[in-house]
Amino acid sequence: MLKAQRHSYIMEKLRAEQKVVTTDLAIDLDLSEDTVRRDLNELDRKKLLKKVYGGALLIKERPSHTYNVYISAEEKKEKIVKKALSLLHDDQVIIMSGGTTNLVFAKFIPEHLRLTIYTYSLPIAMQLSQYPNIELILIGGKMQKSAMVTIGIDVIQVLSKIQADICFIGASSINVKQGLTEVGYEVSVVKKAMIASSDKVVSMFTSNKLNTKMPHGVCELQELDTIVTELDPDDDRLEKYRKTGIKIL
Amino acid sequence: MLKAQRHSYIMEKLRAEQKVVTTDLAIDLDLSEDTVRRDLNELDRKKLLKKVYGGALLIKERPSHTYNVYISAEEKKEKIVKKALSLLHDDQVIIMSGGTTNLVFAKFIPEHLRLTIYTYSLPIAMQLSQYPNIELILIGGKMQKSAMVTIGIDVIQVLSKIQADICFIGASSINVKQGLTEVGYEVSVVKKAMIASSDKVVSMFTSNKLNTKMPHGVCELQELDTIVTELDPDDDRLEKYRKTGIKIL
DNA sequence: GTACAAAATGCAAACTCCTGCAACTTTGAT
DNA sequence: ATCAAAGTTGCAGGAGTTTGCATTTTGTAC
Repeated sequence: MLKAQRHSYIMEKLRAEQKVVTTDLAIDLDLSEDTVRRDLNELDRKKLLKKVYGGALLIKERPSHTYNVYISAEEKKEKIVKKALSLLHDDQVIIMSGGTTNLVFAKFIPEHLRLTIYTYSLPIAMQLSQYPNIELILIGGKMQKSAMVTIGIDVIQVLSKIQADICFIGASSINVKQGLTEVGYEVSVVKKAMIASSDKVVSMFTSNKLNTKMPHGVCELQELDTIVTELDPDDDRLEKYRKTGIKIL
Repeated sequence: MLKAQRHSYIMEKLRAEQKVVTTDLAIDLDLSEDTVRRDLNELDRKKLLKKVYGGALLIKERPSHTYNVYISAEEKKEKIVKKALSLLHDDQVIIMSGGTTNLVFAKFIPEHLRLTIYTYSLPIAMQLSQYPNIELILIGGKMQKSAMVTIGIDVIQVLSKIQADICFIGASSINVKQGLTEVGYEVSVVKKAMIASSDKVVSMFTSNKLNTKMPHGVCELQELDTIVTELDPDDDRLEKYRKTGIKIL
């Protein structure tokens, strides 16, 4: 049995029983007590448990500050973003809108890529902060608290001064006639500015957004270079979109 | 056998058995252990499995969408911020710097207060997004990833245009002679701008920051209106500071 | 304190891993 | 067809890791 497996076994037993005893573990795992002790010390050093005389105890969750973002239909979104990764390469300047699809995208960006990314979404900025090779610029402004994005004139102003290679834009709704449309007026304005500042426009969304409509227009379908959904590019549901000549991943 | 085939074989076996052992794979595939190791390292780099000593494990945890901020000495900081809450009242315009003390402060702001808050710290903005009565403006700029704050000229520019009633400023170091000092030059500049834009300046910090010094000056002690620590205001350790006439909570 | 279990330390044997290298294969260009 | 460049593989040797045992130290209970 691999050491890493033993560690999982120990942690699992610990979570189930709140404590583990060195001698019991030695029997369970058919190992010398010395090795078990070494394992426990190692886990203790990683602060995954608390070593005590005779065994180890479960560590109480740190009262640290955590932020959760709920992502619906995550598997579909993973499928989408994996396709979109092919659009990335070193030294691009990128603008990313908010939305959970873009958040999942941020998580899947390969660590080695050297990118400059502008975003006005807090969760995406949090995520991208973990990448050492990404130059990250957060666009400030008045917070729209529900969506965790900044909006308003400040955002537009910053966006108008950027010249990006590519922008990744979430979609509330899309259809062949009206193109991209948004629920909120202010978000629609910001997205227009994104598009104006980017050489290439990519929109990623799940197929349930297809053929729906919202009050505020963002752009015609023709203004998008590429759309990415979880569907196969040859799927019947995309036929109308294929006819417009737009690239589909 | 082609490398790609081996990789599928490894992944298949891994999915079936949760783990693979280097030596077994070498026999299975009739290859040297070195090559198997190279394969495993390659798959590890692609994040398809987790290489461990002796073999490799299945990756199961999907990337999480929770963001943690570890707060040290949280009880002390709670004590500090509870004292500082008395400085708040409806309709104030506030600037908050980054730092975990300010983050704890954000957590303890009473929900009913009607405030306008400017901040350039992501975790604080995340926290404050949960308050319906707070008008929140996030100041954008280049991200300093380690501290989760924005810095640079953009931040200074926005700050210079604000006229705030009060600012809450974290402290890396403070002493009677040099006043507030900072590790990073850029953060020190931002804090200067905060102070210039605020009628009243409050600094909150734990007592271990007292009588320490960092390379970059922020302001003289006299420019602060109030300091807040977890100590009793009459504590001996604050005597030198009391003599300067600064208000101590 | 004493007795005894548990833990830490030092050590050797076995095992695993990495690096550089040479032999070999594949790819693509001429 | 020929050749160079790039990629792949196995091997040798050295470095690093893991494990159980013997020995010493520490902790707990009485």
